[in-house]
Amino acid sequence: MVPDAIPALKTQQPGKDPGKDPGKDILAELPAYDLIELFFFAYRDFVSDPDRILDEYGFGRAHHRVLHFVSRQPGLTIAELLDILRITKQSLNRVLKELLEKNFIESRTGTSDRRQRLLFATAQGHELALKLAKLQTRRIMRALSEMEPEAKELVSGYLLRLIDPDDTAHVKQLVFGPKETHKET
Amino acid sequence: MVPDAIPALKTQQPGKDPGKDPGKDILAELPAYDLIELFFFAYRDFVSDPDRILDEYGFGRAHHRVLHFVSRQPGLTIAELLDILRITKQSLNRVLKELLEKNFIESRTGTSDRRQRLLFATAQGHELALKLAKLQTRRIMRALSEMEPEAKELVSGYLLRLIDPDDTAHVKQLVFGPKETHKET
DNA sequence: AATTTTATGTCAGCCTTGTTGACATATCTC
DNA sequence: GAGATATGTCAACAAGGCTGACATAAAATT
Repeated sequence: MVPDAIPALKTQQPGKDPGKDPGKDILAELPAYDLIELFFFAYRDFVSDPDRILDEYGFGRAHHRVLHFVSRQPGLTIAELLDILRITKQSLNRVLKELLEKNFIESRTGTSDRRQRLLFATAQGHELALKLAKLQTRRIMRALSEMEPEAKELVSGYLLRLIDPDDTAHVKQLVFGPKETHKET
Repeated sequence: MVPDAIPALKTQQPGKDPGKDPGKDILAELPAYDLIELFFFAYRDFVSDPDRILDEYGFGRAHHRVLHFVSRQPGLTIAELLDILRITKQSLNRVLKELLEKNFIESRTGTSDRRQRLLFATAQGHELALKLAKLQTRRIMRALSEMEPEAKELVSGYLLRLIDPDDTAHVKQLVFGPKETHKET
């Protein structure tokens, strides 16, 4: 039913490429359709899990992201959160305000710098964050359980390398903790 | 600066869990924070690449997804596209209409079933789709190049297993082609 | 042949979550 | 004290989801 075409090739080298250099160069340029599409489908399903639960609380995905990182990093500041999420403070403020009002997050004035707001998840906030994390963990574990033990290290190494090089150090610190240097396989 | 807390544990077993069963059960329930967060960061950067180019054409990510799958699967029907993207026909129609008007996609009446619309990328459409796919491929290849040769197979196996089990067969067919059965590592 | 189902299109309105720009306040730094 | 910084807030807008209702052509069923 669905034609099994490879339009990329048809469009790319439809007569002859004036650049020449066949072989490995062409391979390097051949789109990795499989990984591109699998990434799309996997992410689609991965983020869909929490949606139903979030709905019950009147929250959306934006709330989830904020709650997750605050729960994981108690004392996170607004600036750090903005840097992680890469959204504007106005966007953040909208969802953050709701999380504060509904008592899932609380904000305390910074001690060393009283301009800062330090964000903490409340008991209720931690509970919801954990519930959602567990849901996603179940999916991850299902996938990993069918694979070699080294799979986890390999996958996390891959995902880390997919990130913008300027950001890997920052992400590494956020994900694995500030202390460890962490070496990859 | 950032506390290295593990709120999950604090919140989960803060006194004693009446459920009991310590040991491996707790391990199974421990959230895979690293993979959850790396997935978020990696996807964030992965989809950001095409954004600048899409901007030049007045398109967004929604257009990208539609164009990508139509380009990959010439003759795709509306129904199949809706099933892939998991959005409503109204949402699809909005972006599809623009892709048709700007001549990146064309629609032909189905031959066997004249109710259907078969979608095809135009030359211009293929060109843009390929440009975007190459951009994402570059990122993927950069990551893979630093890893073992088996990494690609392992990663695609992982992503495939992350997908809803009911969908894996369908996705496999879409991604790897209808003929092959494809066995994983 | 008449009826029902299916594939698609379209109008109208709403929600979430992103954006920009402007401006206010408290606090820190120099 | 002046300027920079961290945050908050108002207003308006855009993209891209959603629901519900209704229309049409073609296929399928009875």
